[in-house]
Amino acid sequence: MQIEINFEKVLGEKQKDLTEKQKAIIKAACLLFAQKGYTATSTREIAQLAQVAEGTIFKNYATKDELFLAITDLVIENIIEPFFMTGLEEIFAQTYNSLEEALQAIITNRIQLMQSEELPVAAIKLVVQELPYRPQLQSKVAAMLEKLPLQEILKNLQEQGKLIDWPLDVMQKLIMSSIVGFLITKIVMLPQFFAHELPDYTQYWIHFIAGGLSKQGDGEKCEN
Amino acid sequence: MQIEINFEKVLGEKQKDLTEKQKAIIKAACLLFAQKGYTATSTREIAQLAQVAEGTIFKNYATKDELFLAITDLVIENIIEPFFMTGLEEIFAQTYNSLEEALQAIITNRIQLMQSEELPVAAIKLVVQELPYRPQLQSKVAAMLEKLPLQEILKNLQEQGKLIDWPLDVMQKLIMSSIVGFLITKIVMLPQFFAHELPDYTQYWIHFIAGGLSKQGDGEKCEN
DNA sequence: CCGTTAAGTGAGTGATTACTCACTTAACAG
DNA sequence: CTGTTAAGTGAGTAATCACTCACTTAACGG
Repeated sequence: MQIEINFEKVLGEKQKDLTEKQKAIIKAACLLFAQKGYTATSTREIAQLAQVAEGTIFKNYATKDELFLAITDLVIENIIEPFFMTGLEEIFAQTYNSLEEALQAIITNRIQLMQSEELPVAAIKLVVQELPYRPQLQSKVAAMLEKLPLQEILKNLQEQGKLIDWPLDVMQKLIMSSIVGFLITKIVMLPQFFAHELPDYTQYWIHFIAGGLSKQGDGEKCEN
Repeated sequence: MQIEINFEKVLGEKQKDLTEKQKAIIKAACLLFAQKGYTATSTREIAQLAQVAEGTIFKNYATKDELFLAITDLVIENIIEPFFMTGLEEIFAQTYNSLEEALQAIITNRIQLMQSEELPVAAIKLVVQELPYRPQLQSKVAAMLEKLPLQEILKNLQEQGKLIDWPLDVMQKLIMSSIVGFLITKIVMLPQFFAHELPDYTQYWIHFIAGGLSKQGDGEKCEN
């Protein structure tokens, strides 16, 4: 799992407001936080990698924590949220014949994004790795996932009778936790568990999420 | 997500070979590693919580890293592996009519385990949180997941025509990554995302994994 | 040419870090 | 009573940590 960064994307609109040294600090901090984690990277290391004096970091960020939080805000806003959101309206505008067709459109789009150098994997790593220790960060990410307009697509399919008759929020959580769990496991936790991954492995995965494995997956309701 | 520990289970068979102080060190280290992460917890803190001199730690472990690795070995062997393995033979011995029935048996069993105080959540957290920084730990966990005899159950079901005709290793990986991803997200990453979880939410989840959401999930093969 | 302001510098500071070592204590065999 | 061994101690150490501050540099308006 190589560490590469597409920084224009991480910085977003702030790109113009920052000096070259400020951008270098953010870039270096991103790389090191992703590689070694927050506590294990020192401000001295960041300064060295960015070719900047250590004091320069603290001219803009009062503490190391403030620097980290500034970076996570950038990553969530410019990387993670767009990753889930882009193209969702276009997909919503269309009418799909099945959940599988809809997910096919959504997920293959994202797989391509991941395989291209567009998506800064390090940026995602950096955020995910710190999630366990930062409830506020957890809330931010959870809120982002909950506001995705997936429910509207599901409702649409449900009204057409193409979808099982479960509560919309339950289905959204099932799908999102499945996708997020898969991504976290693959990118951050156990990359080599998916090392010998076929190109069409994702096809299996989409079908797995959309249609399940069971041959008699005939959509009977869930008894409880 | 409260932190509780069932220590007889973590220590396993080594319980007898260790003095009270040695056990206290492992217990304190577990709690602090889980709460704050490896780098953020100092040996001084561990000694204080264990009510032990700092030097006592280094009588048994040459370095802080050695202590951590000893603990992860204990957790993987005595907690994580049993979590996936226990009762799997009994389940394998029976013949299930569907994947859903098999998963129902396996997963409800584990949910009960999690809800009881039997499963030391902190022990799992401690390992998962360090996974991103330790490739060797990743390999250990991945190897453990791959050697699970899930494929035999799947083969059994496939021969009965109850299961879609995909490669066994692909299905094992799909199921395992789904379960592991779900657990990691729920326990370590985004606990509040699943905060208002119904008791029967797991029923939806089992059906989701086994049968999918699609009403026409009729088991057509995956084209690629 | 001067005055102001913002960006950047790097030696320095006190606190904290993982780890050491000379030492005490206690149990037990001969 | 003596000698040996293992368990445990805690003051001490060099290194590293996040952060500070007096300072330089450069750009720009009047």
